[in-house]
Amino acid sequence: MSQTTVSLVLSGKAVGRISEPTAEAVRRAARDLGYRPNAAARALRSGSAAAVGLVVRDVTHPFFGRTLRGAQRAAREMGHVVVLIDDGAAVADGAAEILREGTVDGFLFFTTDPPTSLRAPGAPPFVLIENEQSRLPFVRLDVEAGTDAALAHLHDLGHEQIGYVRSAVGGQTFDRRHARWEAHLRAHGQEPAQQVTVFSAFDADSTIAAGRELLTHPRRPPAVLCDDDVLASGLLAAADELGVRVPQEVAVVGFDDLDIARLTHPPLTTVHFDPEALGAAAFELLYARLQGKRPRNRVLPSELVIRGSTVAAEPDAGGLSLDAPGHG
Amino acid sequence: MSQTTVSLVLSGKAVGRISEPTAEAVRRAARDLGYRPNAAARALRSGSAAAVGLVVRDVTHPFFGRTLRGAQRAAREMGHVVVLIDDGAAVADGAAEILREGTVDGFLFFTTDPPTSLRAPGAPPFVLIENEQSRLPFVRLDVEAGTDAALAHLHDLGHEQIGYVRSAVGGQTFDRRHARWEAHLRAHGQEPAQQVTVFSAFDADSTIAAGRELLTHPRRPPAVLCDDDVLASGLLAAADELGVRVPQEVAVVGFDDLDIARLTHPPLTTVHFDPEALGAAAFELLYARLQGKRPRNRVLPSELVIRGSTVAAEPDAGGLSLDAPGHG
DNA sequence: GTACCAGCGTACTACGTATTACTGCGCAGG
DNA sequence: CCTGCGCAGTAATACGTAGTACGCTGGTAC
Repeated sequence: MSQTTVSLVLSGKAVGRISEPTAEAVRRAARDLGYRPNAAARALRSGSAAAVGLVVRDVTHPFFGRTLRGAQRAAREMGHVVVLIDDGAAVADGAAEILREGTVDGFLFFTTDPPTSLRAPGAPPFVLIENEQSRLPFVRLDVEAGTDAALAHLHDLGHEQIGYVRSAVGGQTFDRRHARWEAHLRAHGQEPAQQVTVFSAFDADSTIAAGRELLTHPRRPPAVLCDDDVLASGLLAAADELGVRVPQEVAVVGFDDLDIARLTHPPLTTVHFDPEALGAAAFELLYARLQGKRPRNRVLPSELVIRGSTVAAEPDAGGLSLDAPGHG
Repeated sequence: MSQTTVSLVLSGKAVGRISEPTAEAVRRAARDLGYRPNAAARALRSGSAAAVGLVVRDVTHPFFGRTLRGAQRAAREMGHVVVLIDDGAAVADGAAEILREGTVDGFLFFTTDPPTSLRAPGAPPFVLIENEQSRLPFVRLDVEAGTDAALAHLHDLGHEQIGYVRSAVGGQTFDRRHARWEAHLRAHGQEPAQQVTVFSAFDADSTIAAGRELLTHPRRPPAVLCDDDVLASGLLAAADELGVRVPQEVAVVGFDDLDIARLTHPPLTTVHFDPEALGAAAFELLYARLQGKRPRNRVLPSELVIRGSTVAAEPDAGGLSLDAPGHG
């Protein structure tokens, strides 16, 4: 039983080359001995590491974490492994180096700025997450539809002025959301520049400070769009502290439908996305490209979930039965 | 300039073997050409993949995410890479296989049950996080001191009965915490079995349901210890829904000092830990073991942070200035 | 009876690195 | 003038796999 025979059998290329009894013997021996082909040797010989890098701005944020999980599970199914790279500054260099070393076969970029070096000809395969670029492969959420649904909901409630807690961190997600907000206001005869807008990072201090700033503004709006649920939570915490009643005095909408959206006071109306699916789709796209295919980009759907931060609970409802899927 | 010469120079083993002019020429050429040694070949030859696996129960939980980040940064400093494995069921098999394939050199286990197969003789190097086992290397938090500080705080406030929202997921962290809670009660003439205790998973539905259960209990306790901030948030959300005032009617303490602890209503008194340091320490321990050393296990400190969920804010304080480091 | 072919395996090589053993050379000591 | 030794560098090898090309055997066609 030569080494070649073993390789052929175990890689499933034995058809018509190796007789079934021999193949079976090989398989049994491999099982009994607990044999696993060596990853390094395989990578060296085949030129593929069976690994992809995921570059993410901040693993700490639940949305990123869930995306990571989705990507990791999809990768595992295809026998691939996910290498995490979480580091604001050094991302560009780090990623490029790791790739040149052949540690990974390609990248998933969930950051605002993928290294421009990767756009050079002969660049390695990669997929952008929530970052649509002309002629580059990407996977993204249908932020536009989700934002429109949220704005329509606020409009239905009679709110004309709509304030905005924006992410201080840049990103296409936020830009696209902002564009829909502007469009909505203009379509209803409002001037976007007239609306109260504040910026915030994602840590607790920043979100609360931004919330205070917005709520104490002389032209405090009756409704506020927040770039995500974390920012919305900060706004709610600030409202609580300042004694501003939600939703009676201010209606609040977040995005992402994180767990935290159910835990706030009141529970948060938000736009639901599926980060696990986003991560999985991103891996699948990259995997297809590694196979030399040209898969189509993907846009994943959204759904508005209405809770207590926009619609007051019945005074004596005594329950938390506000959850209802909206139109999405 | 032979291949050997290049290898010697770039790996820093050129002293006394290669003349300085030659070495310098090699270094410059490497830089100009952007040469990076191939990871697979290096791994194959040296037997080390310069990669470690991190097995984590749930990347979605912020504490895990931050630990992951800490480990990843420490690994990067030593030129290592972190492979993420997040998968409840398949962890044991998956991890063992990946290791036998040589994809990683060792593991960091942040789970309740590391595969028992790894305890066999000839087992690969690994480090347990928050899971102390006799004769196995580990890194953990000083949960005991943190819990004692929290309990002392509640005692100082005059609370004798102390309810408990426990994690439905097992884990040594929670067991050790529970033991201190029992000890504290007994030391003050209370019977642990008499206390109201509920269990909860970490998703929003579970935490809120558990909170409701505890708060509607006929012998509702005046103070509650929660196994972490996420569970405490659910309790606060339930209190809010049921109109139970915190801290006047129920005082609440959480653990971990996650961002969410600043965002709840009221802000959460909690025990602060440093998950990034935990992750970094875990990697450092593993790295030392990979070098053949026998590093000492590490126990990282805790600190009680007192906020509004145990001590009411001044009625007209008008600010959020309650934060204060406690003893711990 | 020879030529050919299919069926089944196996020797050999390359992948890029780290390491070991070796070579060539100049110089000092005897 | 020969021996020996230290310096500078190189040839050769092994790591474990995937793939290619080859070899052997037995049967069939002419």
